[in-house]
Amino acid sequence: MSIREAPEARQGSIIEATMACIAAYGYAETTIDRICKQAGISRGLINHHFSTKDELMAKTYHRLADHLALQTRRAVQAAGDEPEGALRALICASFQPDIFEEEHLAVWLGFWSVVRTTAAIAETHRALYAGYRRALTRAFERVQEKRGLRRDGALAATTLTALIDGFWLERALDPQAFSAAEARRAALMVAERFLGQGAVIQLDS
Amino acid sequence: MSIREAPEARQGSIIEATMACIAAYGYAETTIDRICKQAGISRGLINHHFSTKDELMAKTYHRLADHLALQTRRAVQAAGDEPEGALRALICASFQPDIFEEEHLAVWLGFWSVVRTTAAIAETHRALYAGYRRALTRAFERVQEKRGLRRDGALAATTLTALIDGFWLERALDPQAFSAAEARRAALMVAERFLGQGAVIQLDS
DNA sequence: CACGTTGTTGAATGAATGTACAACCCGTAA
DNA sequence: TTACGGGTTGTACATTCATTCAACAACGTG
Repeated sequence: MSIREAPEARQGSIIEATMACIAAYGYAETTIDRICKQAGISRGLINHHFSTKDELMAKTYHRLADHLALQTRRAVQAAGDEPEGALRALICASFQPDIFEEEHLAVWLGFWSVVRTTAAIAETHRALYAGYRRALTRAFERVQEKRGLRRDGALAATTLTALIDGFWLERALDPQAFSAAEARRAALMVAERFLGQGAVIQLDS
Repeated sequence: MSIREAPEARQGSIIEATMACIAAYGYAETTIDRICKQAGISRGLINHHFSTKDELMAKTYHRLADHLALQTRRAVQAAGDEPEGALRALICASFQPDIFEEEHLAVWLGFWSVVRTTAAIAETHRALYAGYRRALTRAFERVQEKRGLRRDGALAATTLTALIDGFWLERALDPQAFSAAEARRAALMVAERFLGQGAVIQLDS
């Protein structure tokens, strides 16, 4: 028998075990049994903390989304007020070591595969992406405004969102195809494309 | 009882039904029963044509990949010998109406979610992507060579592959976020970025 | 027409999965 | 020390799923 733990701690470790299973087996083959074995607990305990498997999955995805949103917000705050720095931070956050990592991205892939069919996950996903796209649009437009360029942040934000998710997807499917540094560099190059001709964002570091 | 059909025709309709189910329910919730109902046949028939569900899934993905490869090859051949036209065709093929369509892309998403865990699908996937990346790299380098630019087709190909898959993913998850024309335009803009400063690829049409 | 081949059916089978439940154990407060 | 709340366990149950199989029907061949 595993040692008694506080509910939040236990729920946290169950959620982590769920992510590990999705990364290892994919969403379709993630079962209650496997999650329990991964977490080192009995089958009954999981239904004591989560009334149903769907609820566990929804909360797991929610935590995943919260973690990304928090890390991104932190990176932007650390970058300061300058428009270029904010935009750069918003993009580079998606390529941080603890984010742009194979196992972690495999979890994202697993949840993407059920966004279309699971209402609770779809809602979390919609909220996350709407927030990111809004922030990215504003970041682009702040830079464009500062430089006297025509404002078209929407297409730029759509394109960068797609590119980042595309790199995430490719890395989950084939981790050796490219490095995090290459992907980040390419993303910044693409961002430049929407900000006129000159070298716009600091690429180094 | 459904009318007797030739094996190839029946197998084809079963594969189509499988795709329809993956698009509608996702990979995880695609069952033999649902496929049979979708195809209008009995449960036993499916195991007469495909010895196992995994085999059916593998052949379905194979057909999906073949269709894309064929459509892409056709588009490139129709474009002629000019380097710019070939590159443009190679990119735009992914945004053709019968390819860049929500239901179709939902099927891709379903299979992506099991590439990591299903050997047969992983192999088909690897072969398809290796071929596309090679063709894209060569197409970029042909244009770069023609213009006396430094050849760095690899990063360009990686980036465009990610961008295209990213647009596919986003469209499967949120079909109303952008149009096919916007995505194609953005992809061509990004391609330009790897081909020097001027307007390089014809954007119109 | 007769017969073998094969596409087709529907029920049966066994394994796997999610959930419910009764019992157990530990910490804590009275 | 006792009683209680709640974290923890393992089994049991009902359901769902993939696969098997015996029987049937349609088509082609002699």
